[in-house]
Amino acid sequence: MNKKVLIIEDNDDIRESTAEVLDLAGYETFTAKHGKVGVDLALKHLPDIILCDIMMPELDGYGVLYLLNKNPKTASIPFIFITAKSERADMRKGMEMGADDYLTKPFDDVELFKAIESRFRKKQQTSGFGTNAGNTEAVLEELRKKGRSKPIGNKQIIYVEGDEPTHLYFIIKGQVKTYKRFKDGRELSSNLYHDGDFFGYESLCNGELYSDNAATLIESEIIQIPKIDFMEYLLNHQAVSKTFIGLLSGNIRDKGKQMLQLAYSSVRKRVAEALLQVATKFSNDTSDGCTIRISRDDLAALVGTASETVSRMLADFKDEKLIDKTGNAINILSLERLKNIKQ
Amino acid sequence: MNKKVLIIEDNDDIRESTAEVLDLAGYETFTAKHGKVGVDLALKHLPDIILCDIMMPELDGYGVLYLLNKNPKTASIPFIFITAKSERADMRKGMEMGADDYLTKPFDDVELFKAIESRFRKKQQTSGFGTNAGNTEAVLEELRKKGRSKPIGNKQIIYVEGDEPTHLYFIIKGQVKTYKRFKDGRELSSNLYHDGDFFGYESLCNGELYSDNAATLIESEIIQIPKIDFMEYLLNHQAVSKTFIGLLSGNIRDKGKQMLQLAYSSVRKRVAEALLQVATKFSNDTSDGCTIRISRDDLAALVGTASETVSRMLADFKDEKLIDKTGNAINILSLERLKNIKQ
DNA sequence: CGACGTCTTGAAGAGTCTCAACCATGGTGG
DNA sequence: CCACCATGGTTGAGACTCTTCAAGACGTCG
Repeated sequence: MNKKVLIIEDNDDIRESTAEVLDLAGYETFTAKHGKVGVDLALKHLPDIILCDIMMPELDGYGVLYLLNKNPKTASIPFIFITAKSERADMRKGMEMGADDYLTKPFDDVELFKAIESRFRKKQQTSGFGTNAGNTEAVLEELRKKGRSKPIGNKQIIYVEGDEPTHLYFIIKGQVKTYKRFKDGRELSSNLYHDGDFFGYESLCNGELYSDNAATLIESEIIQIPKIDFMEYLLNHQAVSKTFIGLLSGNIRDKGKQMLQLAYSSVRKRVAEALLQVATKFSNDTSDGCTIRISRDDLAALVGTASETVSRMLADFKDEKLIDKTGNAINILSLERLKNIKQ
Repeated sequence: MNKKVLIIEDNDDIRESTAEVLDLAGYETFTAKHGKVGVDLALKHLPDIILCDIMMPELDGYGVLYLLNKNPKTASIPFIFITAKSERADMRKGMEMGADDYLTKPFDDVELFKAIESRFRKKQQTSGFGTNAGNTEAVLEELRKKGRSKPIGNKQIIYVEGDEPTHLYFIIKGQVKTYKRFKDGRELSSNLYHDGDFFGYESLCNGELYSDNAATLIESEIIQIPKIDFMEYLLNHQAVSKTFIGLLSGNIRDKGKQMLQLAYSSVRKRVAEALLQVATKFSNDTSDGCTIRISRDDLAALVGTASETVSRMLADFKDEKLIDKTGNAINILSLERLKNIKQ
């Protein structure tokens, strides 16, 4: 898609020849004879850059810049003055009003191209589009630096339903579950988080009170990032909004899958699924078999059932040689076969 | 919090006096004697603005700008050249390299302040923070204009699981459900949408194939917005990312609530809840009672149960004078009492 | 060693699903 | 105009899963 350039200039010769040169260079040009038309065209076409003379009838360049800056739709369009006014004071006034460049006439074509392209580069890099390949991690790291690291003991509650969210959390090392509590006290875990995960962003994102609880499952080290810093980064850094939009939508996807299982899968299948989930998130060894340590209550909360039922299922699985039990540790003998449990 | 200004200038007098003036004005200043130190300080302190001389030993101003632009952390910091080089060619070179302003020495303090403040204003407005009060609706409207409106018949499928997402959808008028299909064919509705709702954004947001299906419940009019336009708006417009982050997190919240109910509430309670949901989303009359038309299958999908069970529950509700039935229309007699169903 | 918390096992019962038959409605074609 | 069928909705009975309550086993820690 060609970049759109709006040229606002009262001198017919300069306007037409500039437009012609830019057309040749592959830009799509719009031209305006004076400020009023220029502002209209800017609003209508939302060009990618605006070149504007200062001395014009009807509405001068300063006025154009002022009006465009006032409107949020046009405020971020790069704005270059092209003018015969080469006095220092004029240039300062233009820049102080928020122009991005100030090109004095007469200028040659190369100067013009370079000025335009330089502003495009600039815009692209501040909006972050395109150049954020390895950038994301750097920005997230920066965000994490805004917070303070804190060791948190086993089974400590980090936040509870109804609290006002004040922080975003990032797990350096450890395990955290988020869960909801049913009227009668039964719990349902919606998510497990571990090293390298952010959590607690959902309530921050929609500005309401927490709708779930979070607690550690083992001793952990967690960074608390103040809400204000998170919000600033979320809205002003592409990399951050992209990351969290990804996290949010991934979260929805997981919940959708879990809901379908809750509705129609047998407890047997759901227990198997929960074991797999815990194994992939919390296990250290990665061969086909692996060992996990989790209380029956936590497992039951994950499955959405009574802990007795979990016990029975684990006993069944043990009989079928899918798992082994030593103490409260569960040793999965074959992830593969566990995955293939039907019903 | 005071704004941080980094001054890179080899002339001791100018550097110190500039720093002094800015200190007085309430800025926090850092000074560097030449380019190398300047780049280090910039990376270390991430100042809010950088003032930089051009002619310096060790590393000149152009070099500083080049290095800072290469690093994503510093690329978006406003950069002003302050220099004795007043030649047109020098100024052009500076601006073409991506400087934000070019102040020639000698300059007076007012010029300096104005230059700095102008760049702060500029930064603030491009990052869009603050000025987006009534803006959101306008930007969303603009986004909707990118798509084409289409009438869609009753019970038409809009997308299915596994499809490649190509559009964002917006309902002008109508009713749409999204649902997942269990292995054996049973369905579970995750969401109901109606006039004024966007849907289908979740899969676009995380760039994977659809994980659910969408179908109309009545004849509807729906705008299809191409993915490419949505992505552009999502990443480049504050208002749009804010809106969809809100939608995504609201969605998570709803699903969390629904999951808890699926896990621990009785079918009776869930049917009541589903009726309420349908009533609030699709009903036209708004008194305490209202009428809804929905098939038993759709209701069953919403509850996550068999349609026979729904029938039985509705019969119970009718006996208890909570609802009335005429054909397949359900007439809710008291939303209030339906809400208060326990267990 | 006993006390406590956690886990396991047992038996009874409630709740929900499945299968099947039946009813109401509305549209279709002879 | 009416018999016919298709569809969606309702009702019944039995089966099955899972929960609940209760008691016992295990392991850990003072």
